Amino acid sequence: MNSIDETILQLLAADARRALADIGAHVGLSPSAVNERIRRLVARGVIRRFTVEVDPAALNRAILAFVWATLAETGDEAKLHAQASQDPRVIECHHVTGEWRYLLKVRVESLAALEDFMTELKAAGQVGRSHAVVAMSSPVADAYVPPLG
Amino acid sequence: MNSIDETILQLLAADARRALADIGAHVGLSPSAVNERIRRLVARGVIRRFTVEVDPAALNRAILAFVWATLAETGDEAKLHAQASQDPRVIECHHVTGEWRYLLKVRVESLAALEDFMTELKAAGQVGRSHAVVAMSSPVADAYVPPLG
DNA sequence: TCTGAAATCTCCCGCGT
DNA sequence: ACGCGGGAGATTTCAGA
Repeated sequence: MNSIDETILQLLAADARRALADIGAHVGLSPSAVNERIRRLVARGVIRRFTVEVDPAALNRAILAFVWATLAETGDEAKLHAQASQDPRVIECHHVTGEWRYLLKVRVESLAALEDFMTELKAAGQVGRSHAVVAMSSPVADAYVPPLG
Repeated sequence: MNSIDETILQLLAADARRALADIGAHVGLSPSAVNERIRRLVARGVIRRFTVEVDPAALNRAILAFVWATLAETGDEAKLHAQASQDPRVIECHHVTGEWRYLLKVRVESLAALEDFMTELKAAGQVGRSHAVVAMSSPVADAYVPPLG
């Protein structure tokens, strides 16, 4: 894991379809050497997957919201985790420090859909109190590049 | 933007290196037709980019935190945006509704580094009050697939 | 959107450092 | 361990319809 690997990661993060020869020209290696490094990065789990970044608006997910939640008195953490991971509206679910136990990042079509989500969340019985914060704009949407710093 | 495109997006999101012929077999199209659809998805901005998902721990970014902040009395929104977008520790920055004006998603090496970040954030002068919440675990780390629902 | 050919790329192997 | 070069095989990409 040296600076060559970091440069390769940056180049792939910016455009994962770059040719090995092209990457090699940037880092001073042959295509096969670059290929071997990428293979090892995948094998070690440094690269989790090759993927595409999709515009949420194109998928009818224009509304981004963060939902704070506490576990209900009778709530089951495992059930909440299962519920969150199966709900396509839940992009992230974190168990956090502080007054609120959980923070969920959700993407929905509209504010009405957010209301439905909140209602369903409570109805499922694992969550106690909850509270949604809506993102109006996102100056930094997703800093994808792993910078050298 | 029909169900074929959605299937293509799902397949690419799960593995962006899948061969066009392989995708074609799933959606009932020839490789060149799949290629043409992907090209259009990119041209329309539905696919923002082809990228890799990197393990934060491998990059010395084991700590994930959410930082809530208000704008300082004398704070400048544009300056805060610029600061956030240039700081490699800031993964996301959202302008949100509610008591707190901003929500930042931050990745740092350690809790000490988080403390440094908070100090620097305030020292820059754009932020008034701020408050960090640390993620202890993430039952749903990143739901990458755009599901049909 | 398909077929088919051409250009390009990836991937694997042996060899050298 | 790491990298290089060659070549086979697969893949993308372009034409024409």
